[in-house]
Amino acid sequence: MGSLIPFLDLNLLPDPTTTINTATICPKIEPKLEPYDEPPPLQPPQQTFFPDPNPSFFSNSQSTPFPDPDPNSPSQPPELSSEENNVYSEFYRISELFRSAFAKRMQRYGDVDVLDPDSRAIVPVSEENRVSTVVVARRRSQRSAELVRVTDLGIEDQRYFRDVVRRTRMVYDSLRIFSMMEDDKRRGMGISRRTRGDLRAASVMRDRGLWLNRDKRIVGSIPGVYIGDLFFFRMELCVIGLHGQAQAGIDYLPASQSSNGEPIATSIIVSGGYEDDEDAGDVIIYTGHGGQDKFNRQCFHQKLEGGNLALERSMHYGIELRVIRGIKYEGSVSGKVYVYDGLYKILDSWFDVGKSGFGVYKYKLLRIEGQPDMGSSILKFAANLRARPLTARPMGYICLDISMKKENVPVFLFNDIDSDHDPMYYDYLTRTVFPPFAFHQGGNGTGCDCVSGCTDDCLCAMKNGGEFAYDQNGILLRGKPVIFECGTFCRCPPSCRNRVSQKGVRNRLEVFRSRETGWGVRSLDLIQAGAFICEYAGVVLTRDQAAVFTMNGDTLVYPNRFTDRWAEWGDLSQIYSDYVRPTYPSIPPLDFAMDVSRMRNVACYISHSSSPNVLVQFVLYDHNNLLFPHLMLFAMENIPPLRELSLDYGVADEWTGKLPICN
DNA sequence: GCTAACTCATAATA
DNA sequence: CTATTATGAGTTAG
Repeated sequence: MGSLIPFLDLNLLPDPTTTINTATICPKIEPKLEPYDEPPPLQPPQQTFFPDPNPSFFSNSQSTPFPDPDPNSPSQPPELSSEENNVYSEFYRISELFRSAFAKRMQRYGDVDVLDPDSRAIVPVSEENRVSTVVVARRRSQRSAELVRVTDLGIEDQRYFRDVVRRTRMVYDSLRIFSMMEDDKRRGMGISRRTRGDLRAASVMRDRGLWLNRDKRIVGSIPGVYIGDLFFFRMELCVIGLHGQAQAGIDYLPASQSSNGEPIATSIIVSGGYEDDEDAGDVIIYTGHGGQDKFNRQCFHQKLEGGNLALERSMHYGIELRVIRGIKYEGSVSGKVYVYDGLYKILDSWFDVGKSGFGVYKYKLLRIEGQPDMGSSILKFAANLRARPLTARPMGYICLDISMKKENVPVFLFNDIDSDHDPMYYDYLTRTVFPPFAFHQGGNGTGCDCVSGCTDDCLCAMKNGGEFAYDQNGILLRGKPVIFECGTFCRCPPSCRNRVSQKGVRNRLEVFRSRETGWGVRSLDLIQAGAFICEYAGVVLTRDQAAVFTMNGDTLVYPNRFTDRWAEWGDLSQIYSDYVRPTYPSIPPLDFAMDVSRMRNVACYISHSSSPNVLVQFVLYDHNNLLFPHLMLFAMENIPPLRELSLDYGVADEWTGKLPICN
């Protein structure tokens, strides 16, 4: 069971500038009995911002706008330009600001009866607490001022939160895509501009209280969000609670809501919008916000307020910060991808003159050690790997295409653990082999006549219940019991949007040796949520044939054992109370097995997980026999390059190898 | 490359 | 003290 550590009071946090003992942290004060004349035990930080020239705060570079006083003529203040004068007066203003914040803190101090040192202890999360952390019932509720840190999540908790996050993101994506498709439909009827699906989806979800992590402000990592997770829209970060600011790069608990009157930063986005940022991965020189005009030019001095002050305070207290990077990415819907890169600490901050000659606040951030590799560096590494696999990883590649050019893209085989080459010794099968009689049953020959491309009311749309299963980009909109793609019996061109899975693998996949799972599969490309990955291919056996094979100890896969994860995809029951999961086109229980003992494809090496990132969707295209659908695999979330793919094979939690395969 | 249209959270004001 | 308004922080899609 995980824990929420309340940041009950920032006053309880170690102050790096004072000696810490319980007495100073938690003085017992009875304000009504004793006049409050003694100086409060907490001192203002030695490291004040200004105007004291503190070397750690003011850059020691020569570019500081504050020329050192000339030692030879100490009585002569240096000549200041009007610009420098402005900076000075700004500093005095901020100085006042901090002084008043500090005074407020001292005032509050008098109100505190007894600060219980035990209140810093780990508080177990009750079921009630856990739900309230994630699911916010109140509509349009404001963000909470309660600062907490979530620690010690057990496996069960992690899985729970992961599922909540994935479900939320799935709803977000569904709403976004449906919203855009609605606009496209209306576009023919005079509406020219599309409303922004990313904003619409967020707004609908906010109205229904589906935004996560609003009733607590989480410092540190967000439950259910892993390092390396990818997002295509800024609003999605808000919906998850990873970063609560629609536009600003610094998210923070404002001073007005903080327990000690000082603001605390919780997350930042490094998206390259500031010319003075220097991003070296583990170390970032981050520029505060402000000072820019509409065209992103620095044109006046930044102020030490809002997020900038919060970063400084976070540094002072040594509080960690979530870092999200916004990276240009071809092939993303928005041309950009946001990567969660983990937690950083702020080591230093100073005022500097930026490239355009205006004052900027700078913060030196260092990534906390012991975290998984950064998502952004994995993205870079994967790009190298795609371009020159043997240069990027000289050791470990056994085969550069186990499909022997049968797939559209090569399927790599990688093993840097032992000498096992097993996957090379199977014939590669790109598609499932059905028995000939499967093609002669089940209403063959029904296809559409859409020579110039399928329309929303064509026969094949009707076969799917009046709608196509994919959007224009080939993204699965909603899981169904079975999908009829256009196929052999249709007159539509190969470019028809209802032909997605039959076109085969588009991502460069890699079978790799893993200590945990034996063999596993990962992609060198980012796989967008809802995208087709590959077929689960094998040689189909009827029940009788399978019985014989089982006796021979051969390896069989039973398609009916896969969990109905398709039903989760596009499930909008949280939005519409009358939502029902699709039951059409219906499909009878599957009564066949697949032999993968001699011929198989890459899917066979995908590992099991009860919290998977890949789902099975049944699809028909080369025959209409409902008894023998193809098993097509689609991404259930944005899968970062090099992250292992996993399927819910539908057997109990414990790890027993490739689960649906029985010997 | 440019521009319209939009967002949230917080501070300030009524 | 609460409700409203103002401000400022960038992204997305055409």
